[in-house]
Amino acid sequence: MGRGKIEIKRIENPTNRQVTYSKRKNGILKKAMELTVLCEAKVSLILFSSSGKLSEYCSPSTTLPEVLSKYQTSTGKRLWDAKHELLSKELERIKKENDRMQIELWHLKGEDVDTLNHIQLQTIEEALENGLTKVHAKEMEFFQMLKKNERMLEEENKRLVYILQQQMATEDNLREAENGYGQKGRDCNSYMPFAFRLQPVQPNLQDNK
Amino acid sequence: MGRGKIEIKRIENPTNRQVTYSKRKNGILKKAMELTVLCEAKVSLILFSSSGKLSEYCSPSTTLPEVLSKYQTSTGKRLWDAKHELLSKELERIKKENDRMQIELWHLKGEDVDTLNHIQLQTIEEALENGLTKVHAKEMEFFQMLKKNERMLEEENKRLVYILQQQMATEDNLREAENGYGQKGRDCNSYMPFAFRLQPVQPNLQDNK
DNA sequence: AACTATTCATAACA
DNA sequence: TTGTTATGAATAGTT
Repeated sequence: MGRGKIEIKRIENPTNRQVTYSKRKNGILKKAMELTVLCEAKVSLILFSSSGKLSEYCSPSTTLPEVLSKYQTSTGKRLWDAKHELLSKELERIKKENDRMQIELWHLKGEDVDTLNHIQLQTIEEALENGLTKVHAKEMEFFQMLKKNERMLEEENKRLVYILQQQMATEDNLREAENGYGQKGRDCNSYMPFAFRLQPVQPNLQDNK
Repeated sequence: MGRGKIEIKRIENPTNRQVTYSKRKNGILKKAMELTVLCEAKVSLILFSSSGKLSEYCSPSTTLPEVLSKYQTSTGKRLWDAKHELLSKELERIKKENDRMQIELWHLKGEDVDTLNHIQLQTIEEALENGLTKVHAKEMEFFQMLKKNERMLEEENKRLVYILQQQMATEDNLREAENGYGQKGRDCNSYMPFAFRLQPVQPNLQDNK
């Protein structure tokens, strides 16, 4: 179809080849479109020129992913499933792990225990008692820490009160020496609130809410 | 190109449409092949007839996955990554769920409790005690079932012993009547092992290992 | 599925 | 590239 018949083999002249590609590309794209319209076909056509330039046609009634999906189901061939399958397997594995843990959690919470036999029940009981022991130990630790903190605060208080008393005594002595008159025996309790305002230095107890 | 010009619009006559599809399908496949050979192009052509039948052509110098891969890099479009991404998201979600449960399990087992504050510890303690209560209740159920079973067996035993004694008495009486001589007062304990060999009918206790 | 009158696509050329 | 055109190919209607 042209000024002369041509053999279907690689066109050696690059310019000529490029021209022929351009023309025939338009031709095949048009044919694809016509087939789509005339026959209600779904067509996906992807072209790469020898220089790597992309051209494509896809029937407007569909999309490339849809065509590929149908292609896979029709042929049974795998297109992109290598990665996909890996992910699927991983998902499956983790779902099973999830179910296992969910059941274990239920059992530890005493739910859904009707399906268990007495040996399984005992295992769970042991786990619970073990957990309880450890939690109690931790709580005891907390308790002792609080006690220790309290003792430290009490001692700090005593020390502060002592320092205050010393300071007040010195002050009184000074005033007495200056003007021979002072408020001797002033109540040191007026200073106490300040002493109590000191915060316990234990951020862990408040912050980790 | 035919006996008359046709408008490029859907062919209403289904038979005609099918025939045209068949003819033009061959045409476009040939064109695809020629383009490949003449111009060193890479071509992927996928066709679905209106009845869903698949035809395809792919340049022998490449494969469909390769073409699709090049297509993706050329266009930046996602082909199968939509599904891929969905799977990834799902995987992510379930992994998080997994981690959450893993930590909860650890805590219930009294492991990794150092990071917890006293409020969290108390929550776990309550859960453990609650679980223990429920497990104990279930164990009590088991225990009572065993007791009940034991009682039933004992009663069955008594009944069997009674029946045995009755039978032996009858036998003795018969022999006495037959030959005026018999082993009166024979020890019925020689029959006991047989009575005890009866199995308790409680499959649940043994089977659910 | 084959035929064939036509239209269409395009190879060579500009 | 794009346009022109002579020619071979594709195919619509028909058998």
